[in-house]
Amino acid sequence: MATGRTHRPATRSRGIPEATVARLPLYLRALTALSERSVPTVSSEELAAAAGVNSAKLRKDFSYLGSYGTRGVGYDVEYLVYQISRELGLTQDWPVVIVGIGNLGAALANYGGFASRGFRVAALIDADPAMAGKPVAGIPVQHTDDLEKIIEDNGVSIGVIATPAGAAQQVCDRLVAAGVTSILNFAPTVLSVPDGVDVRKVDLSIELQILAFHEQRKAGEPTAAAHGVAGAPAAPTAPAAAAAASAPAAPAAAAATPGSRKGRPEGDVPAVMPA
Amino acid sequence: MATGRTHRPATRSRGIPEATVARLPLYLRALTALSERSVPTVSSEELAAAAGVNSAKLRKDFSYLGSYGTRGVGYDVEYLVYQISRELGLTQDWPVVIVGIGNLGAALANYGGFASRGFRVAALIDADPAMAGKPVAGIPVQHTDDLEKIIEDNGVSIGVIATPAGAAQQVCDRLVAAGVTSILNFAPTVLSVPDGVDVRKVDLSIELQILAFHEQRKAGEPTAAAHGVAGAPAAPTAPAAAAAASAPAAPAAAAATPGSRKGRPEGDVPAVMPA
DNA sequence: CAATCTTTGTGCACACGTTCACAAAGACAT
DNA sequence: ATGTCTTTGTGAACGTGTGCACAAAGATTG
Repeated sequence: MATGRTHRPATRSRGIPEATVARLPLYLRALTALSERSVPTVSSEELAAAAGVNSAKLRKDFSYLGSYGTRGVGYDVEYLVYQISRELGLTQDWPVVIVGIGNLGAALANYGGFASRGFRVAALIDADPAMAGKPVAGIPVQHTDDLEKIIEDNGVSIGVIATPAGAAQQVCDRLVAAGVTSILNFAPTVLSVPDGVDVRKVDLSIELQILAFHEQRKAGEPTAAAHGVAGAPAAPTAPAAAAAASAPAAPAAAAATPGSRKGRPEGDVPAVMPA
Repeated sequence: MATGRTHRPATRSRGIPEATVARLPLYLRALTALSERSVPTVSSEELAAAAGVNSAKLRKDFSYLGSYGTRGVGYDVEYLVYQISRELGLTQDWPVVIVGIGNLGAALANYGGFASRGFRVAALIDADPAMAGKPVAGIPVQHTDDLEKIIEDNGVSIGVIATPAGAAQQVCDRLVAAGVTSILNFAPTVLSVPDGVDVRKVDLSIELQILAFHEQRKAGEPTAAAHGVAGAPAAPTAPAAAAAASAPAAPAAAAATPGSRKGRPEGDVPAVMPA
């Protein structure tokens, strides 16, 4: 089962650490801003502040690219912009297809930062025949039937999936079969891909849940209240006991809003049931 | 400079590792799917496959929550759904505001996975007076002027920023001042926040650039061609030399599309200039 | 040309995350 | 009840990422 390629074979040759690669775009953005203000050089300290990272980390990151700085001075902005762009492969043109032109897909198609910096929306694809031909962000939507042809004709190697979760795996399979080797997945599903295909996922729901975790922790710490078995149901130690009641837990009321910082009229919350 | 809280003070008490927290939503999703199919129990192996992770990792992750499994059998699905939900704070109701109702903001407001599982869109906020009152996803858009009042009245502690980059920091400051302590940022900027405020960022452009890096690497490895100083300009070792030409490098043509796997008519690519 | 000052590049130690591999727990059959 | 079989929970080894602290490089000044 080749699910998502977990283990990377330790980036070969002059491998740049994954964590560094993930930060390069951040540096590049900060550098581009400096470049536009015609700032000639920048120190690791300044650039690090602009990118929101530690300066030692930044210097180490750059050291993987080579020694592009000048001691006592800093880094040449323009030169560094070029080096990072080259390292990230942004001096090439990357045609991208977006599959699934719903609200999100349309938003992505319109997103400016998308088109800049080497990426070009080569095609918009949707399964709805009614969408076909309708222009979104100035680009006519094409039907899924032509997916393979579109990929090949445009030499697309990066695909963006913005379909509902149910369709994602199928779309993914077709993209991969047609030659796409990098996928940016916005659908809330785990995609299975063969070796050699990269998948990155963007999941709003997951991000929110992570925030909620920390938020709960923050709220629980000061008062040290919500620990232990907060009045909840479910047998203390025996998990199998849950089989008794088919509706196990969650209820106990999708209770009070946590951040009751400022006095808030109680009961005005529609209490949305989770799932 | 409190930029993004880099060092966490080592998650206190019975701290759950950050990496584990980030995976819990993934497990929860897989478990919910099983629950809907009325599957009573699941083994770490099966669940790991569904979530796209290593089974040992999953077991270790669960071990931080306590011992909820039964050896020789596996985990009780319903019970685990509840435990994870509780740990993530999803048994509470989290009102969320979305600021910036452009294409992306509207897409987020309409996003289904957003509303489910404890999160509730409490308000949509935009700076454009023309938007005020106009309903998006059934919720009337309110003006930025009322931001503080909206936050307080609804007890909002989680804010989503979907504004243009230029407005993001300002909006962030106001959200934080009004009491928001968790921010999900879609604007391509580094946000500065005081201690105690969590920021998570979702950046399409960065994700694409990371994919491009790997894509380039894939393309460069087989032929072992594009290494070294690929015909580029710029002085070999002296960075300062770049000061000579104000337009340093990038040119050399925003050249040929990389994935020329299948023979593709050359020159049909509009050659988008990066910056 | 020597002294001083700034800032890079990196060795080292430590923290965090991942994976292996296996003992122990429990289910289940006989 | 005893033995076998499955699957968890975790100790330990390893790999990756982070941050300190400092030597060495080069600019700059007198």
